[in-house]
Amino acid sequence: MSHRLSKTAAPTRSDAVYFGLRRAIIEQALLPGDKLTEDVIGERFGVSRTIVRSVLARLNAEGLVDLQPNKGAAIAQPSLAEAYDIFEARMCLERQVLARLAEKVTDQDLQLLEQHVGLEAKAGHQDSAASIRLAGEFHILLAELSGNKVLARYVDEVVSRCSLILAMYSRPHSADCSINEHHQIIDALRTRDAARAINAMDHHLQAVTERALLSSNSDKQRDIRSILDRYAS
Amino acid sequence: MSHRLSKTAAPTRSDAVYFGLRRAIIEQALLPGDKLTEDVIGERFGVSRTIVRSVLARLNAEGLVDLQPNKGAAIAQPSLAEAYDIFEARMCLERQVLARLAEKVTDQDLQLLEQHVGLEAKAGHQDSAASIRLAGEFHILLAELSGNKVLARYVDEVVSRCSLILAMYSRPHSADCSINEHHQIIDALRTRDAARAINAMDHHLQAVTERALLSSNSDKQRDIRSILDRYAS
DNA sequence: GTATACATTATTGGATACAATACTTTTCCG
DNA sequence: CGGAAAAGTATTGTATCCAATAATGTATAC
Repeated sequence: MSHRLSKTAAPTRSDAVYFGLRRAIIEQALLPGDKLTEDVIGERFGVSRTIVRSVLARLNAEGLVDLQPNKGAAIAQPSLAEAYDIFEARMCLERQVLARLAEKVTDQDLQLLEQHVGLEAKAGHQDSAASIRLAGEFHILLAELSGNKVLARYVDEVVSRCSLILAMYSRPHSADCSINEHHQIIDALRTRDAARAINAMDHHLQAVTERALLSSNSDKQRDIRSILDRYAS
Repeated sequence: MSHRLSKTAAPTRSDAVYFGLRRAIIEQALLPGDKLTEDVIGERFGVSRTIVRSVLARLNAEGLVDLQPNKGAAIAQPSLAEAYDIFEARMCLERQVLARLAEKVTDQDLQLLEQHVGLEAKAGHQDSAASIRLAGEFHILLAELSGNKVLARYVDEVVSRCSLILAMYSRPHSADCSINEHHQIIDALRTRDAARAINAMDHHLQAVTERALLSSNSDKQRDIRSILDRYAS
């Protein structure tokens, strides 16, 4: 999926914490506003604060956590204005991805995409957490297949941040509609029809955006210890 | 200009090192391939390795430095393939910026842009370092005026990385042509003509891209100590 | 003279310790 | 009681220390 490690670099312990936290955020196990105390995370993942700090800085750079000096880290709470900015950037980036893919997509690529949507269908209603994650990863996979590493990284980022936005402003995720729309995008790519693919993507993202209706989350302090344990494997 | 600190957050010592190094890279005082030893940087900036490490990680995330485990950091040396990816993403992002700006640009914005090109003209041929930096900052300013923080951050990143690309593959920077082309973009925005602005930008970036002809830099180890001193203020 | 094995040095990775700051609770006075 | 000041606690910021790894230099065998 995303963030595959390069061939030479062995996965470091820092990566384990990074991917663990990231997944917890994207699957909405950790919610916007949750406080991320360095000691707590370090303890759960079995590493020192040094590692945790670097991971938090990394997540902060990606916009997933908010980092205030002397106050610590918390899962980011994107405002509606930020949400709009993110959606605009995402639209712009994903269009470019599709334009590029329509030119160079291979049968193998298409097969991979189909396979991924298969996974989404499988997760379906049962595993809500995986369902949310897979829906995002479909877009990340598209970006990676485009072959442009820079676009891929940016798409990865905006898609992740969209998880946050949905967690803040949207009702529970429904898997079915995404799958349908993802199929339409694949179909358009199969015929190398960039315009149709982009159109399908526009409608898809529009649908996602519209699902975002203001609904403030309770902001009482949650204990994230038990949650972290599930992601520290 | 870019990376303005939020109102509440005081500039930390980490920021000082970050902006110092960043400027040294963008002004091409530090060149692609230069080794960045933690001790050396820490000594010059008067901070411990802890700070330096976090800064190097940040610059790595932005693609300005290469960071290999157990081997240390060096100014990134983007390959031609990466250069192409960066230019493609940059084109895509800056088009969106102009599309947005053409709708909402104010007279005050235009004045600010004119003023900036004035600075570029002033730096002119005399201060080559500042000239390079200012040419990039024009684009960053455009992105900031668009009002979309996400786009602004991404533009900032790709523009910075373009400095690296030019350092690797291009002949010395000529200020004049940039200024001329920047004026054309402002003119198009003044008439709210998005299409013409985008066209001007396309030609501008095309010109920059074409100036990038392969020319390997000598890769003997340089002593960066004296260079760092100039940026540690 | 070249190449390989070994010793030495330089540099990074990470944990810990201490200082600085923010947060919480208690105490004291009106 | 209510609120301000103060003491205590929790958490972050940074320097330093030690271990692990890579880079370098040296000697020895062929």
